[in-house]
Amino acid sequence: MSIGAEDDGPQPEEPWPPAAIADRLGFLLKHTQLRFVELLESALVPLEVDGREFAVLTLLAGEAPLSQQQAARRLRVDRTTMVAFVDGLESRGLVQRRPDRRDRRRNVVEVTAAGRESLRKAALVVEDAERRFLAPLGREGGEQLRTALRQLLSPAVAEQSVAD
Amino acid sequence: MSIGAEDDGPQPEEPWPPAAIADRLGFLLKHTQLRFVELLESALVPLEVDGREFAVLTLLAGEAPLSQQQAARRLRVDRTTMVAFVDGLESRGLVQRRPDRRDRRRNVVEVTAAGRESLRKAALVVEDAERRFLAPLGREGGEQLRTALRQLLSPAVAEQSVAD
DNA sequence: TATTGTTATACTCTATAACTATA
DNA sequence: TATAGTTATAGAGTATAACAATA
Repeated sequence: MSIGAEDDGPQPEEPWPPAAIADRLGFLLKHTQLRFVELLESALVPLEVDGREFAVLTLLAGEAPLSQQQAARRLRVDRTTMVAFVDGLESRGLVQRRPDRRDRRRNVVEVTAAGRESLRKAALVVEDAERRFLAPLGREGGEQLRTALRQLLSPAVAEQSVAD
Repeated sequence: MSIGAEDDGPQPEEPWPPAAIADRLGFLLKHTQLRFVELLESALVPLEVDGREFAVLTLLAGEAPLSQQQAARRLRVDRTTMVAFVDGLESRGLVQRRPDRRDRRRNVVEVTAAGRESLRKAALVVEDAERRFLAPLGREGGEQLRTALRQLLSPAVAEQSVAD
């Protein structure tokens, strides 16, 4: 623990975020996302679902019945990934596969009563985590951030950015 | 491609982002980050470095000489990950390991002249990518977003959030 | 011939454990 | 005894390829 014969002087204290990259958008987005996920997952530990499962449940409960691939496309995950999500949720009785009568290749995935109850509880935890995370920005700042991110994600923007 | 005997009616067009989760902060942060990384990496393809190497070079060039572990801690990556980064950059002559005279366990990692030149070119590409990505928010909106993200990442906030 | 769900497989990124040389 | 760098290894998370059932 002691310092050698030649002292380096006071340590520069490892500033964080490092000044040289603290303004790079990639760095800011990556670490903001990482930090929020940590906060969210630790808040969800006592519950039955994690953050990604919460998103799946929210999507499946919120719209007209969806097939696995429809859900996968809307969450921007691979269909093989969706198989694993539905496997996990179904094994805990939170969703149920039902063959689509009109197209028997498809499974319609329905959220069960237990699933809706888990979702309801998780939503409270998620909303609280978001509130705490955004608190430093004030109420207005938090909403501005959400609006800005939604703008960046809107499809029109996507086409335009890629097209350039 | 044709539709079966029983028509489902007009497809609901797979709205994106899906309304049910379009306001969830985790979803917004994740997909904004993903989309920016895609834009950035495709812009960096013609260059000698990718986005993560750009961050390493920027950090190493911007501050007093750093050891591998100091760099790793500041970028929040594992020291074993930093070994791989330095291996890759050194094999292309962009950085150079030099044993620290005062503590011979350490490698000081120096950016070479070639590394600084690659960094200079990459910085132009990165800044242009950021500008294009943030364009939909206007000049002021882009700066507001950066400021908000910086606020969420500042250490004081971290302690406070975790402590709650 | 194309699509849905599925499985097996591979690849990337990151983290853990153990080793060496230095302190 | 502890730390810096390294290697080998294992674990997420995700994507690709191939297959059966259905359209």
